[in-house]
Amino acid sequence: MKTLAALPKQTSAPAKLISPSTAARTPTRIAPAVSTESQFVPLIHASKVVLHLRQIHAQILLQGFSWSSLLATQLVSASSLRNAIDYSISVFSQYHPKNVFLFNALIRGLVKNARFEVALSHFVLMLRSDARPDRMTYPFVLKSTAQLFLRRLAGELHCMIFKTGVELDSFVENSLINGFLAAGLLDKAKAAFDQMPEKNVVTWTTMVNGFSQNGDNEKALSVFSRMLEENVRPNDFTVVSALSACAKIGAVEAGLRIHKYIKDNRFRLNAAIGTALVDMYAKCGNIESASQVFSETKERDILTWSVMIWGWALHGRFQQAVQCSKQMLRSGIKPDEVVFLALLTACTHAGQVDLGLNIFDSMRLDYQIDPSMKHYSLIVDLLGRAGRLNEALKFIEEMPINPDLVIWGTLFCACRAHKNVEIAEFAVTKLLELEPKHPGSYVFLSNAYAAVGRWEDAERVRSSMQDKGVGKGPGWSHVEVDGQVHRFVAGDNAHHKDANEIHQKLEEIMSGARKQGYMPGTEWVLHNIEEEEKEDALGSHSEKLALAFALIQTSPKTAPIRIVKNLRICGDCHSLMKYASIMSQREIIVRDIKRFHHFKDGTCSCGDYW
DNA sequence: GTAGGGTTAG
Repeated sequence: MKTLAALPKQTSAPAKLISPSTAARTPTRIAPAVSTESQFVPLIHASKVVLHLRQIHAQILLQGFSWSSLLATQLVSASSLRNAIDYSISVFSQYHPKNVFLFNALIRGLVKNARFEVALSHFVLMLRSDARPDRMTYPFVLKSTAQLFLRRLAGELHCMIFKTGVELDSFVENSLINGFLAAGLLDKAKAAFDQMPEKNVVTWTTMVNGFSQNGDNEKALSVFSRMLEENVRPNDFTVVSALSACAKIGAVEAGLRIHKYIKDNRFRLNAAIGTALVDMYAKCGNIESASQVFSETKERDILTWSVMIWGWALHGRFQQAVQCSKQMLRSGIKPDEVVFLALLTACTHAGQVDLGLNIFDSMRLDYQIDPSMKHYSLIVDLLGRAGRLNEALKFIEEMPINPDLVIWGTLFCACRAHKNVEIAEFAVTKLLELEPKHPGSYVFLSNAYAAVGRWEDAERVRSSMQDKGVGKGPGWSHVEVDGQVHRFVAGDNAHHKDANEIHQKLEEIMSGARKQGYMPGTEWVLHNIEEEEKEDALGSHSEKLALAFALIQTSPKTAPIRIVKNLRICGDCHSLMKYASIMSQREIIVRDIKRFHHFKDGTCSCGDYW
């Protein structure tokens, strides 16, 4: 065994600026004898744990090598990759002067450890120092701005790169595009993309993903198609992004094509691709295919399980959701907070109150997961729907975090459904207290005012909502016909080329339904938050337009009609869909913001409980 | 003369 005594004598100037207290206490025998500083580099690379790095650090000092920026950089880099970012920062702060390598190593390490603000603050330090950022610096800085959605900074970095003449390589350019997309600067992203001479697979993937993140999933899918036309080979990242775009808008035909592409091109069904496929099928209403792909996916991580459990929950398949989570436990994966959200959602939709409460307790006691506001609001919903309002109130009062507007709103809706004026009024008072802090939740508040007869206040809230432009946005529905996604907006089909025909068809459906007992009207539902505006003629709700369009465009014996809606389906549309499923003898699948409704032979899979 | 890199799913 080599010891320090066997190592060569000091040959260079003593170490500077390292305090021994930061080095390990027993710096013996870690490394073989070395005679030059560069020989430490492979030792640093080979170190598996931070303790070894600390020992090497100490040995460098004891041997009296000049403490070079090379070694400092290597230590910063190696420790940041071994989850010891605080040690990286301490090494960084001890070495002077700091050059571009050292800054880059630290910024990279901070980004890898998701410390984006700190990364940016070190970038600012860098600008104030003598070290000039180079083409290695910008990708990480841009990643930080992207993660933090910093709009202005993305533009400023763009200018800085041009002003300082940093070499533009594909890494810098792709990062710039991603920075623009993350900041919502679609035009800038598109301009940068269009003028890029050599777009690689990452460039294309960034665009697909970026459009999808910005809610323009149709555009994301068209970019993906263009990429194939230009013979750029997608990689795993690309197909996952494209599948995610399909999932968001329920584009099952596009999703099927991508699945076929994956099979034809022999992509390995790894956890990422398997998960994306399961998610796509589940969110497109095809839960059986989701389940099929899930069983074919042998490599599963927690995301794979959680999208499957979510899928069952969304489709109201409570038993399978529970089954699936048990199977997950048996396979040795511990549930996280999202899995619990999925399970609690499944309980809520199935009216399984006591089981839901047990699951909630188990989450805290058996898995040490602190419930988030979302978990709490699911429990309030669970109790509230079942009419256990006093329990719900008690539960809220005992919550360890301050209940937000959603919590009180959920309680309020439950009270209204179960006609408990007393607790409803209490919930409204709480909503009022919270009003100034929640500019985004005016609809809720306005409903609350209306419910207690304060019409002027209701109107005031509604108009201030319009002034501030924080409206919930128009309700829309999608329906896919022959792989094309068609979007309908509530009360506005005038611009559609088939407007007359759609209107006629809708009339036909409604009069047919009336003969069978359909009563137009705002049927009572538990939650009418985010329903489309009542004052819109019911006949023009976007899902009805989509239904009429799909009935015109597709032949009777084909696949189910799948409609995706951005808000909750209203009671009237829900009722009409049931009649429409009888008259057309078609299966109609509606995905609203909360769950799936499978209408068949006059009934809905949600059992009218939603 | 110079160590180091960008995109994905609930």
